[in-house]
This record gives sequence, C-alpha cells and structure tokens, in this order.
Amino acid sequence: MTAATSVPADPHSPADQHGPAAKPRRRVGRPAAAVLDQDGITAAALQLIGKSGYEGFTMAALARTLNVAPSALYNHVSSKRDVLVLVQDHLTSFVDVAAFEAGPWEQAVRDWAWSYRDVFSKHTPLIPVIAVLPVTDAPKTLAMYEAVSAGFSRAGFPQERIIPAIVAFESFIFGSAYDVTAPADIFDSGTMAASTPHFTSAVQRLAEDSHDKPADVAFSLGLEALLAGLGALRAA
Amino acid sequence: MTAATSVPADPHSPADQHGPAAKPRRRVGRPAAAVLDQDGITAAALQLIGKSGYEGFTMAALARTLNVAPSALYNHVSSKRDVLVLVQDHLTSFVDVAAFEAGPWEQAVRDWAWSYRDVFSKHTPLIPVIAVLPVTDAPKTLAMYEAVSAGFSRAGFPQERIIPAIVAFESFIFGSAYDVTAPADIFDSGTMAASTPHFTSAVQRLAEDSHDKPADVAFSLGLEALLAGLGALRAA
DNA sequence: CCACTAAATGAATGCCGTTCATTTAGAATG
DNA sequence: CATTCTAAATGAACGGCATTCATTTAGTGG
Repeated sequence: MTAATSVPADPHSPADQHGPAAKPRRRVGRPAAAVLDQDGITAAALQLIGKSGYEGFTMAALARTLNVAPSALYNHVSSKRDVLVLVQDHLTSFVDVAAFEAGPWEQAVRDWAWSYRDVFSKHTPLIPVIAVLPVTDAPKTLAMYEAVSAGFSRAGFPQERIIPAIVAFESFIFGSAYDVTAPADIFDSGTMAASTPHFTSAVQRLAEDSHDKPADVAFSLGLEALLAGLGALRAA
Repeated sequence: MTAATSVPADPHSPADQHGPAAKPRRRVGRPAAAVLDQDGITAAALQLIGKSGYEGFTMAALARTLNVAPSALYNHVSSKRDVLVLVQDHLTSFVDVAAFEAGPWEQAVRDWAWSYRDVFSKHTPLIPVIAVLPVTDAPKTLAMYEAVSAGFSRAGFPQERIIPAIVAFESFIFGSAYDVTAPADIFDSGTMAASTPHFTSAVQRLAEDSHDKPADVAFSLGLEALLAGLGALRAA
C-alpha cells in the first residue's frame, strides 16, 4: 500500500522550507542514524527534476544525489509514483491562496489560478498524478482546497456549487499548464495551409496582433470568462 | 526524425474508416507484399488499447496482435510515440464538428466540446502528446481545427481572438477529460475532515444534492460559463 | 535469370523500477 | 559492558521495456 505522507500536515505552514528540514523520526527509541527520510527525498527529487527534467528523473539518479543505493529509497517510499506524489504535494504549497482570506473573490481566484498554472506548467508530468489523487494522500493539497473552499463560501457561493466550480477552474488550469509547454510553431500548418484557410488566417492574425505569449492570452481570456460566468452563481 | 504520417491527408475524409483501409504504397514499383502499414498499425493499436489499456500497450504486444516481430514495426513507424500520434489523430476524427457548418455557434461548441471530452477521457495518456504536437504531424486534427475556426469566424469572432478562444476551450476540455477518470472518493478527506470544515461540508452538500456524475456537473458548469464569456467577444 | 530493394527477422543492448536475502550500526535492556 | 533488537542500507539479482542492427526473405523491374 502507498501511504505518501505520514504527519498530519499542519495547515499553517507559511510557505515552504527548502533544504534539509527537521527530522523528528522518534518512534520509541531506535537507531537515530537515518540518512534518509521523506522530506529529504522530496527536496532531492525537486532539485533533481529542476536540474535534469523528468526524463532524467530516475530512482537511480535520485539515489545518487543522496549518496545512497537505489534500493534504500524503498525503505521510505513505496514506489516512484509515491515520490511524485510527495513532490506534487510540496509544490502545491507554492500556490498562492492568501487572497482568499480577505480580498475580493475575483482577485483571489486570479492570484490562485495564475500561480497554480505557473507552478505546474513546469511540472506537467505531475498533472496525471494530481488529477486522480485522493486528497487524503496529499495534506498540503487538501489545505489548499480548504482555503479555496472557504473563500468561495465567504463570497456567497451556494454550498452545492462550490466543488463543481473549483473543479471547473482546476480543469482549465491543468489544461492551460500543458499549453504553456507547447512549441511556438505548434499551429504552423506548413504545406497544408492552402487547404485550411480559416485556421491559417486566424493563426496569422494572432501572430501579427499580439505581442504577449499566446498561452498567456488564451489563459487570460478563458479565466476572465470563467470568472464572469461562475461569479454569477454567488448570492447577492 | 519522426515523420508521423506521410500522405497529405485529404481534408474531406467524411468521418473515418475502420478496419483495413486502402493501401496506396506505390512509390515506383517494388515488392507489393507489405504485411504492415500505418493504417493497419493504427487500427491494431486502437484495438489493443481498448482491450488492454495503456499499461498493456507495448510495442511487443502490438506486434503480437499483428503476427509480426516487434522490430518490424520500426519499418513503418519511428517510435512508440509515433504510434500514439497516429492513434491520437485517428481518434480526433470521432470528435463532432458537424454543427459548425450550419447550426448556431453555442450549440456547435457544446457538441464539439462534449464529444471531444468524451473521446479523450478514455485516452488521457494521449493528452500530453496532443498538447504539444505540431498540427503538421496530425492531418485529421488540423482538419478539426479548420472546421472549428471556420465556425468561429462565421459566428462573428474577430480574427485575432479565434485561436486564443479555441485554445481556452481546449484547455478546459483536456483538464476535464482527466477529471472524468478520477476515483469517486477523490474528495473524501478522511481523518482530516475536522481540520477542513469548509471543504468537507461543500463535498458533502454536493454528494447529497446532485444525482449526476460530479465530472459532468463541473464540465457543464464550466462550459456554459466559457460559452457565455467568450461568446460575448462576437461582433453583432 | 539477375539485381535491386522494401520489409521482416531475431538476437542483443541498455535502461528502468522493483525485490530480497543479507549486513550494518545505533539504542534499549539487564 | 554485553546482549538483543530493529530500522535502515546494501548489492546482486529480475523481468520488462523500447530500440538497434546485421542478416535474411521475397517480390519486381530490367
């Protein structure tokens, strides 16, 4: 069975802590050597991914950065997927939910959505993991949902619409995170341009008019539409 | 180098053709034996995925269903990713764009979006492939974009907003496709329920009130919001 | 009948995640 | 201090995977 994380997560962790974190690890009294633990593995994994990307992220490579044999990792983690879950949950603490506590709902959602997209556009291989991961396995992610839900509730959303609305935003965010990684010439129709006149001219006009990054234009457009449409669900 | 598909795609293929398709394959005059070709590989791949899922989809398994050695596949395809591209492009022909030719814009987008989501919710491992794939490598996908672009243009969208609007819809669709595959208990906060009161009560209220599938509720909500918000961009 | 070539073969390669019997070294116990 | 217990690290395996390549096979045009 995969357990992911053990401690109850303490939801008031202000932002994050990089580098070697505290190591309680004190069950009853046993060897306190412990070269490895989940926080250390998570930090090393994040650093390795930053340096080598997800292609270079292997259990062997991770073990090497920790000066340990690959098999040693399996004393603290039950699979590679488990490591990805730890990384995902850690990254979620970089998502900005601060404005949900006080500010107006629209701006809170904007801050949240943009930061959420930016964090995971650099980690798209995690999206398939997040999307089907029970919140129980990711305490910091659960804390994010609590902050967002509280904000929606405070803004006057009817209870039964809160989760669907959040899911709709999130779906858009995940899809948009992929879009950020698309190559610049993804819409170049090449030799087939002649047979796709409407599409080709639309692509050209976008390239001429806009000076911003295409992914940002599309994200802004969709986000504002969702804000307007879903914001209308609020009670007076 | 990956070439994906060779023929220029003829954009008026009405819907699709299952089973063994036509085999031009006629460069100058050579052995016409040809046990294998891209269409056959695509059809076999789709069938294998349907039967064994993406975990069971290996080059060896694919070769076995075609009664061929695994290495034989590489005479027609340059990598496993290439096969996925072929499958993705084929699946795109199942997406419904018919209403863009005549009907009202809103309903056309609805038909398109729901069918698009339904097709790829059964093929989420293809989403990372689609999202960064140059349209040149996927002729049927390009044909879909042409139909959709034409519909947006006909509906009065300003040229420079057509692509961003389509991308926004698509991002939402891809994200929502993942959502369909999420386990039913994904939002069960378990032992941490006490520390996440707003979230927990919102989840509970949704479960009580709604009889529809949660993924469908969220998709409908988001889609209608995007329709309203983006539809407003049209010229009178 | 010969020469040519696209296509199929099967063995080999290298990388991967994961398992497991075994060893190591601190902590608690008396 | 010696004994015992155990979490943690080790290194050699294993099976599966995509991909490569020298070689063979079998139609076709000349």
